[in-house]
Amino acid sequence: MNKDVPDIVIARLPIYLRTLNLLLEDGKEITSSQELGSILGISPAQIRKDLSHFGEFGKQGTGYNIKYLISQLRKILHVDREWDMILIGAGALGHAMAHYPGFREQGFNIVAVFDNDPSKIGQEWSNLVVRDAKEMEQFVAEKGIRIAILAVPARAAQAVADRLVKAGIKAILNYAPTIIQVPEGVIVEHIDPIAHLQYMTYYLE
Amino acid sequence: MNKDVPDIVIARLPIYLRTLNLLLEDGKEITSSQELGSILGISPAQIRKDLSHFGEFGKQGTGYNIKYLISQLRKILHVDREWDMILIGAGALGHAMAHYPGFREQGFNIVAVFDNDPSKIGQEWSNLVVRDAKEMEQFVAEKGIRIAILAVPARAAQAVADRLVKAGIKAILNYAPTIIQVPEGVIVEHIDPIAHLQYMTYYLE
DNA sequence: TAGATTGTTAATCGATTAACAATC
DNA sequence: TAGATTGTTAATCGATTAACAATC
Repeated sequence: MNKDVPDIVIARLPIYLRTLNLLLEDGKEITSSQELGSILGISPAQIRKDLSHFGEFGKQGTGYNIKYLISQLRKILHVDREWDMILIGAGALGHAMAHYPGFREQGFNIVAVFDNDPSKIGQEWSNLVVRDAKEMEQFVAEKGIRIAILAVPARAAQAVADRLVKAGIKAILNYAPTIIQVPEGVIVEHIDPIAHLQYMTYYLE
Repeated sequence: MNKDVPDIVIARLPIYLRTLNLLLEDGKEITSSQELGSILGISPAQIRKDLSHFGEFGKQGTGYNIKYLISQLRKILHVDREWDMILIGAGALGHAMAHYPGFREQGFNIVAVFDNDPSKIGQEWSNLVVRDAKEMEQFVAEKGIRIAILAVPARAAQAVADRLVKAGIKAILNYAPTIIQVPEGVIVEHIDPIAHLQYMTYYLE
């Protein structure tokens, strides 16, 4: 497959996709690398180069048909389908995520929530019930879930991640404020607001 | 100042800092670029190179004193002090962040929450009261706040950002699922879980 | 046709890594 | 001293950009 496309290019595709969706909502039908670039603060050449890794999506003299490019990017990113995810951790953050409509709107469905706190297990969250974390492995295996969102305390994160990987999870969106180690073939993306804040304070003052 | 240090180097410093804090909690006193690198999946040479932009923090033959390096990184990133922040948006996500102890633990204090929904204004959230968004500008100006967390719906984000910038905000942590434009001298960092998920699904299957 | 914009090549720029003298 | 690891230089690697033929 396209295993030779740099990670950094892949990381920009979702940004392009989001911007294209924005333009579409504004009623536009056609855009250009120039327009996309100026919205994103990226050079037009880079956008064309990035897209050229996957094919030819534009028309000389015209630009890109927004709907068509969206559909192609969705295919490339494998989001031309729905993905089921589980959420581990029924704290305040887990609660916010379970109720955030944005995941579902983008085809990412949280289909189960797990926690090990007896006072949380059994709680009903809109269309979900908080389940006992003991049932996690069986659920993942039975339903063939490959994506997990980790919203547990830092000290629990590695142990939970180990269990998830063993059960068959291949992608972890980690909200726990700690680094987790996973074997080859499993991807972790870390949501780290503190790191972003510290990056910004470097430039303040 | 160190305006010649690449952004990408600055972005790694918070990761180093987090890892060093982890090692310190484990009771370690000394580490090496080798050890840090293997934890983070980064080459030891890169870690030494990154640090060398700011000075000499290690000892040949020994490595780095963890406490000392932490204190130096905190100075470099300007987190050897506390920062007051405001939070805009009192929805589920805002609620979760206002109650997340991690910000305060790292010296980032949410000192006020704003919303424009009358049913939310006046709500008491632990030690905070949800305020009317109309008071936002005055609060920022009076208290000299420079950092804002944006947790409002996508359609409101740009307008709120414009108001924040006008009032004096210099750094925005944007949780709204949209791109916001700010003038030179203002920094935006975007928390974008959907982008992370789409990045990961590229590699799935 | 004239104007615009793509896709791509080659040049440039910048970041990462290898290697090693210095030295603890 | 012998072993280890830093800080730094130079080489390598890879990503970005400029430029332009192709063509809509």
